[in-house]
Amino acid sequence: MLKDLDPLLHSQLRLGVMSLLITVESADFTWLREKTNSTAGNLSVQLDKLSEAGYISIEKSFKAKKPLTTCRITKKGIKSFEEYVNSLKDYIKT
Amino acid sequence: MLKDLDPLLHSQLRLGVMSLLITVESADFTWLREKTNSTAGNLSVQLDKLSEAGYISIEKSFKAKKPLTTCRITKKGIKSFEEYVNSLKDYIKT
DNA sequence: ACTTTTTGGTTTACAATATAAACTATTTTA
DNA sequence: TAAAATAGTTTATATTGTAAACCAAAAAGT
Repeated sequence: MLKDLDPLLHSQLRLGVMSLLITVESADFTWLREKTNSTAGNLSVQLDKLSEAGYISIEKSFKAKKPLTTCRITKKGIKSFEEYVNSLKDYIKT
Repeated sequence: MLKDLDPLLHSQLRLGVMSLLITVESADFTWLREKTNSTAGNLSVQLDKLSEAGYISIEKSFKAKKPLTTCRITKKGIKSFEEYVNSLKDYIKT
Protein backbone atom coordinates (compact mmCIF):
# COMPACT_ATOMS: atom_id res chain seq x y z
CA MET A 1 0.00 0.00 0.00
CA LEU A 2 1.22 3.46 -0.92
CA LYS A 3 2.11 5.67 2.02
CA ASP A 4 0.48 9.05 2.53
CA LEU A 5 2.52 12.04 1.42
CA ASP A 6 3.02 14.92 3.86
CA PRO A 7 0.58 17.48 2.40
CA LEU A 8 2.75 20.34 3.61
CA LEU A 9 5.59 19.17 1.43
CA HIS A 10 3.49 17.91 -1.46
CA SER A 11 3.15 21.39 -2.96
CA GLN A 12 5.37 22.60 -5.75
CA LEU A 13 6.39 25.87 -4.14
CA ARG A 14 6.89 24.61 -0.59
CA LEU A 15 8.80 21.58 -1.85
CA GLY A 16 10.94 23.85 -3.99
CA VAL A 17 11.74 26.04 -1.00
CA MET A 18 12.67 23.04 1.13
CA SER A 19 14.72 21.59 -1.68
CA LEU A 20 16.69 24.82 -1.93
CA LEU A 21 17.06 25.33 1.81
CA ILE A 22 18.44 21.84 2.33
CA THR A 23 21.42 22.70 0.13
CA VAL A 24 22.36 26.01 1.77
CA GLU A 25 23.05 27.29 5.25
CA SER A 26 20.48 30.06 4.86
CA ALA A 27 18.66 31.94 2.13
CA ASP A 28 16.91 35.27 1.92
CA PHE A 29 13.44 35.99 0.57
CA THR A 30 14.53 37.52 -2.71
CA TRP A 31 16.87 34.65 -3.57
CA LEU A 32 14.14 32.10 -2.85
CA ARG A 33 11.71 34.08 -4.95
CA GLU A 34 14.09 34.13 -7.91
CA LYS A 35 15.02 30.48 -7.64
CA THR A 36 11.44 29.27 -7.31
CA ASN A 37 10.14 31.79 -9.84
CA SER A 38 7.20 32.58 -7.58
CA THR A 39 5.34 35.76 -6.70
CA ALA A 40 6.19 37.52 -3.44
CA GLY A 41 2.66 37.03 -2.08
CA ASN A 42 2.60 33.34 -2.71
CA LEU A 43 6.09 32.85 -1.30
CA SER A 44 5.25 34.86 1.78
CA VAL A 45 2.21 32.68 2.51
CA GLN A 46 4.03 29.40 1.90
CA LEU A 47 7.03 30.40 4.00
CA ASP A 48 4.66 31.16 6.86
CA LYS A 49 3.13 27.72 6.57
CA LEU A 50 6.51 26.03 6.63
CA SER A 51 7.50 28.17 9.57
CA GLU A 52 4.32 27.42 11.52
CA ALA A 53 4.95 23.71 10.99
CA GLY A 54 8.45 24.17 12.37
CA TYR A 55 10.05 23.06 9.12
CA ILE A 56 11.96 26.31 8.69
CA SER A 57 12.95 29.26 10.86
CA ILE A 58 12.47 32.82 9.68
CA GLU A 59 14.52 35.74 10.90
CA LYS A 60 13.58 39.28 10.03
CA SER A 61 16.16 42.04 10.11
CA PHE A 62 17.36 45.05 8.14
CA LYS A 63 20.28 45.30 5.78
CA ALA A 64 21.24 48.59 4.17
CA LYS A 65 18.07 49.98 5.74
CA LYS A 66 15.94 47.49 3.80
CA PRO A 67 14.00 44.60 5.31
CA LEU A 68 15.73 41.26 5.06
CA THR A 69 13.96 37.94 5.60
CA THR A 70 16.35 35.07 6.17
CA CYS A 71 15.19 31.43 6.13
CA ARG A 72 16.81 28.29 7.42
CA ILE A 73 15.66 24.70 7.36
CA THR A 74 15.28 23.15 10.82
CA LYS A 75 16.13 19.63 12.02
CA LYS A 76 12.44 18.82 11.94
CA GLY A 77 12.30 20.17 8.41
CA ILE A 78 15.20 18.02 7.27
CA LYS A 79 13.63 14.93 8.83
CA SER A 80 10.22 15.60 7.27
CA PHE A 81 11.77 16.29 3.90
CA GLU A 82 13.70 13.02 4.00
CA GLU A 83 10.60 11.09 5.03
CA TYR A 84 8.63 12.70 2.23
CA VAL A 85 11.29 11.80 -0.33
CA ASN A 86 11.31 8.22 0.92
CA SER A 87 7.54 7.88 0.67
CA LEU A 88 7.55 9.50 -2.73
CA LYS A 89 10.04 6.99 -4.07
CA ASP A 90 7.36 4.30 -3.95
CA TYR A 91 5.26 6.43 -6.27
CA ILE A 92 7.90 7.15 -8.85
CA LYS A 93 9.95 3.98 -9.18
CA THR A 94 9.11 2.84 -12.67
CA MET B 1 15.73 27.04 -12.03
CA LEU B 2 13.28 24.41 -10.90
CA LYS B 3 10.89 23.17 -13.56
CA ASP B 4 7.14 23.33 -13.14
CA LEU B 5 5.47 20.10 -12.09
CA ASP B 6 2.49 18.85 -14.10
CA PRO B 7 -0.37 19.77 -11.75
CA LEU B 8 -2.42 16.85 -12.98
CA LEU B 9 0.18 14.43 -11.72
CA HIS B 10 1.22 16.37 -8.64
CA SER B 11 -1.67 15.04 -6.61
CA GLN B 12 -1.31 12.11 -4.26
CA LEU B 13 -4.22 10.10 -5.53
CA ARG B 14 -3.74 10.70 -9.26
CA LEU B 15 -0.02 10.05 -8.95
CA GLY B 16 -0.75 6.86 -7.06
CA VAL B 17 -3.13 5.70 -9.76
CA MET B 18 -0.60 6.42 -12.50
CA SER B 19 2.13 4.74 -10.50
CA LEU B 20 0.00 1.62 -10.23
CA LEU B 21 -1.19 1.66 -13.82
CA ILE B 22 2.34 1.91 -15.17
CA THR B 23 3.19 -1.44 -13.63
CA VAL B 24 0.18 -3.40 -14.93
CA GLU B 25 -1.53 -4.01 -18.23
CA SER B 26 -4.88 -2.89 -16.83
CA ALA B 27 -6.61 -2.43 -13.49
CA ASP B 28 -10.19 -2.26 -12.36
CA PHE B 29 -11.81 0.36 -10.16
CA THR B 30 -12.01 -1.77 -7.03
CA TRP B 31 -8.38 -2.83 -7.19
CA LEU B 32 -7.27 0.78 -7.62
CA ARG B 33 -9.45 1.82 -4.73
CA GLU B 34 -7.93 -0.79 -2.45
CA LYS B 35 -4.34 -0.09 -3.49
CA THR B 36 -4.67 3.67 -3.14
CA ASN B 37 -6.80 3.43 -0.01
CA SER B 38 -9.14 6.07 -1.38
CA THR B 39 -12.90 6.58 -1.29
CA ALA B 40 -14.91 5.60 -4.35
CA GLY B 41 -16.12 9.17 -4.87
CA ASN B 42 -12.67 10.66 -4.85
CA LEU B 43 -11.27 7.94 -7.08
CA SER B 44 -14.11 8.36 -9.55
CA VAL B 45 -13.45 12.09 -9.87
CA GLN B 46 -9.69 11.71 -10.22
CA LEU B 47 -9.97 8.92 -12.79
CA ASP B 48 -12.21 11.18 -14.86
CA LYS B 49 -9.59 13.93 -14.75
CA LEU B 50 -6.83 11.58 -15.86
CA SER B 51 -9.09 10.27 -18.59
CA GLU B 52 -10.05 13.74 -19.83
CA ALA B 53 -6.37 14.61 -20.05
CA GLY B 54 -5.80 11.49 -22.11
CA TYR B 55 -3.44 10.00 -19.53
CA ILE B 56 -5.57 6.88 -19.08
CA SER B 57 -8.35 5.14 -20.93
CA ILE B 58 -11.45 3.93 -19.16
CA GLU B 59 -13.59 1.08 -20.36
CA LYS B 60 -16.92 0.34 -18.79
CA SER B 61 -18.44 -3.12 -19.05
CA PHE B 62 -20.26 -5.73 -16.99
CA LYS B 63 -18.85 -8.81 -15.33
CA ALA B 64 -21.06 -11.25 -13.45
CA LYS B 65 -23.86 -8.73 -14.00
CA LYS B 66 -21.94 -6.06 -12.06
CA PRO B 67 -20.45 -2.93 -13.54
CA LEU B 68 -16.74 -3.17 -14.21
CA THR B 69 -14.54 -0.15 -14.82
CA THR B 70 -11.20 -1.03 -16.35
CA CYS B 71 -8.37 1.49 -16.60
CA ARG B 72 -5.24 1.53 -18.69
CA ILE B 73 -2.43 4.03 -18.93
CA THR B 74 -2.00 5.53 -22.40
CA LYS B 75 1.19 6.38 -24.28
CA LYS B 76 0.59 10.03 -23.48
CA GLY B 77 0.14 9.06 -19.84
CA ILE B 78 3.42 7.18 -19.76
CA LYS B 79 5.25 10.09 -21.36
CA SER B 80 3.74 12.63 -18.96
CA PHE B 81 4.49 10.41 -15.99
CA GLU B 82 8.11 10.06 -17.04
CA GLU B 83 8.48 13.78 -17.60
CA TYR B 84 6.94 14.45 -14.20
CA VAL B 85 9.33 12.05 -12.51
CA ASN B 86 12.29 13.67 -14.25
CA SER B 87 11.25 17.17 -13.19
CA LEU B 88 10.60 15.97 -9.67
CA LYS B 89 14.08 14.55 -9.35
CA ASP B 90 15.50 18.07 -9.26
CA TYR B 91 13.35 18.75 -6.22
CA ILE B 92 14.31 15.69 -4.22
CA LYS B 93 17.95 15.05 -4.90
CA THR B 94 19.53 15.76 -1.53
C1' DA C 1 12.04 69.53 -2.91
C1' DC C 2 8.67 66.56 -4.41
C1' DT C 3 6.82 63.00 -7.16
C1' DT C 4 7.61 58.46 -9.26
C1' DT C 5 9.59 54.04 -9.13
C1' DT C 6 11.74 50.29 -6.95
C1' DT C 7 12.51 47.12 -3.17
C1' DG C 8 10.82 43.95 0.05
C1' DG C 9 7.58 42.35 1.64
C1' DT C 10 2.11 41.29 3.90
C1' DT C 11 -2.84 40.86 3.68
C1' DT C 12 -6.89 39.57 1.52
C1' DA C 13 -9.96 37.90 -1.81
C1' DC C 14 -10.87 34.66 -5.25
C1' DA C 15 -10.24 30.52 -8.04
C1' DA C 16 -9.03 25.83 -8.17
C1' DT C 17 -8.69 21.43 -5.92
C1' DA C 18 -9.51 17.63 -3.08
C1' DT C 19 -12.55 15.14 -0.52
C1' DA C 20 -16.56 13.32 1.67
C1' DA C 21 -21.37 12.92 1.87
C1' DA C 22 -25.37 11.86 -0.44
C1' DC C 23 -27.31 9.50 -4.05
C1' DT C 24 -28.42 5.76 -7.88
C1' DA C 25 -28.95 1.21 -9.67
C1' DT C 26 -28.43 -3.49 -9.46
C1' DT C 27 -27.54 -7.76 -7.01
C1' DT C 28 -27.04 -10.74 -3.30
C1' DT C 29 -28.34 -12.38 1.12
C1' DA C 30 -31.19 -13.14 5.24
C1' DT D 1 -39.39 -9.25 0.33
C1' DA D 2 -36.79 -6.28 3.09
C1' DA D 3 -32.04 -5.30 4.14
C1' DA D 4 -27.44 -4.98 2.94
C1' DA D 5 -23.67 -5.16 -0.19
C1' DT D 6 -21.41 -3.92 -4.68
C1' DA D 7 -19.95 -0.62 -7.90
C1' DG D 8 -19.92 3.20 -8.83
C1' DT D 9 -21.59 8.83 -9.90
C1' DT D 10 -22.98 13.44 -8.58
C1' DT D 11 -22.88 17.27 -5.74
C1' DA D 12 -21.69 20.13 -1.98
C1' DT D 13 -18.24 21.68 1.11
C1' DA D 14 -13.82 22.43 3.06
C1' DT D 15 -9.09 23.26 2.01
C1' DT D 16 -5.55 25.08 -0.70
C1' DG D 17 -3.04 27.75 -3.86
C1' DT D 18 -2.39 31.91 -6.08
C1' DA D 19 -2.62 36.56 -7.55
C1' DA D 20 -4.16 41.09 -6.88
C1' DA D 21 -4.20 44.77 -3.89
C1' DC D 22 -1.95 46.91 -0.50
C1' DC D 23 1.86 49.04 2.71
C1' DA D 24 6.21 51.32 4.16
C1' DA D 25 10.64 52.82 3.25
C1' DA D 26 14.36 53.96 0.13
C1' DA D 27 16.22 55.31 -4.26
C1' DA D 28 15.93 57.74 -8.45
C1' DG D 29 14.36 61.08 -11.53
C1' DT D 30 12.96 66.17 -12.75
